[in-house]
Amino acid sequence: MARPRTPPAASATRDRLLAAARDEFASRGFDGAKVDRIAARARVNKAMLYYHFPGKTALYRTILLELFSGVAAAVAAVRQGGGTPDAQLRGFIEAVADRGLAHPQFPRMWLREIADGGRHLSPPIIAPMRTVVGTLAAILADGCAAGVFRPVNPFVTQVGIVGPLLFFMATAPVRERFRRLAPIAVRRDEVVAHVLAATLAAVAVTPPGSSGNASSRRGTP
Amino acid sequence: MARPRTPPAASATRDRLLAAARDEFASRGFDGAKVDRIAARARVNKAMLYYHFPGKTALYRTILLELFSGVAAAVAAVRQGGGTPDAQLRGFIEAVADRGLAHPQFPRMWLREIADGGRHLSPPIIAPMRTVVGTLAAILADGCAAGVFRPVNPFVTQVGIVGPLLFFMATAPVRERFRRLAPIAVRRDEVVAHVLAATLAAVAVTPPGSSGNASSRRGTP
DNA sequence: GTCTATATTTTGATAGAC
DNA sequence: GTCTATCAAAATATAGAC
Repeated sequence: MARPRTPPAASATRDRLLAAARDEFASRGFDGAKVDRIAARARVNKAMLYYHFPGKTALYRTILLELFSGVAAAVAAVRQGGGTPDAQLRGFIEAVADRGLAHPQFPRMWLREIADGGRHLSPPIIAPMRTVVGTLAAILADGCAAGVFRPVNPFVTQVGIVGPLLFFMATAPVRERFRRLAPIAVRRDEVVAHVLAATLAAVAVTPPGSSGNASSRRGTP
Repeated sequence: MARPRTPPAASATRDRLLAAARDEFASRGFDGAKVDRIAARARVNKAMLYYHFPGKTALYRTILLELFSGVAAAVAAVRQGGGTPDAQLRGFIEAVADRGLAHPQFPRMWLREIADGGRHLSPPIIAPMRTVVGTLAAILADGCAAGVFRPVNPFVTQVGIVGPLLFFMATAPVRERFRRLAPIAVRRDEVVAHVLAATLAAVAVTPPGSSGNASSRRGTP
């Protein structure tokens, strides 16, 4: 057989390019990222980037796909693992948090995609994103059927979970930068616990106002 | 007196430039935004942009400042208005939500600044940002002193409030775009109620696990 | 205050030698 | 597979007429 004209799907150079691109895209965004800088970070020639990838957009999409596929797989594993609805909810939250901490570029890229209105999204990337919401919806439905959760809007719940987690993880660099102005140390467990407690309370069958705070249901409707 | 060589602080042209820049920066980000496009959106000549503003960066900072000053003023007014800690917490949440809904560019710009690690921030912009966290911290301290809130990390609480709100408001364009894939309608009040309930539960003196969900405290520590 | 025309730099992408 | 050299387009900014 003749030598393939297409670049190999796996190689050390390609891996370094991907790693460099992850950093560059996460910290600068799609437009702010420069191919020259990506190549420089990867310590490869710029022409090599175009040998391994069709272009800047394709490189970006490759990274987005691997990122979202990772979370989708993680939360799907949680659901597959079974357990009570409460436990699965905790597992969902921890899965998102741990993926973000293991890949620090991920939260920033997710935030950017939101702000960009999904301009760089492609069908293969949208699929795992739907898996994430779908998995959470399934967990919530389970809890609802079991009588421990009340019927809630899955998207609102997802916003309540993913929003704080992304915000927390993405601000890690900012917090580090302005440490003198706001010397507040925040631990991962603290945030996860807060999100879990907040979500469980908002989802519980018991009305949120009846747990000790008598003045919760008042004011502007 | 001689005619001033500096451009006027207020003019219709300048206002149109600011409005156009808000849209462009919010939907494209700093690097993605193009001065030509801003000028075109404002229906003014590009040279006028450089007459009214020193450059792209100064224009961006002007908008960031007005944006964050707005939220800072809104939440400060809530605190100044007084009321029970619960009511002030609700007021804080509603203030952030309403600022974001009144100025749809704001949530996306905030998300971008987070992802950018505050690269475009300047001291005058950081001040109102600190006011926001400071106000929330004061509200929480009040509640703590009154015995209705337990001691919590103000930053974690802020993350739990602002995270979902920004996520929800910033995804409005995305939800519109992919309406067919995820036909989930979400109302502002629903999200505010969720965030309020979740926050109150996480902050209440009563432990979050004792409100009907017996299995909240279990699993990986 | 407003516009045209243009200078200058940056950047995504490629041709072609090795 | 890797590199040098380079193109063509785009983008920030300004000069100078009106």
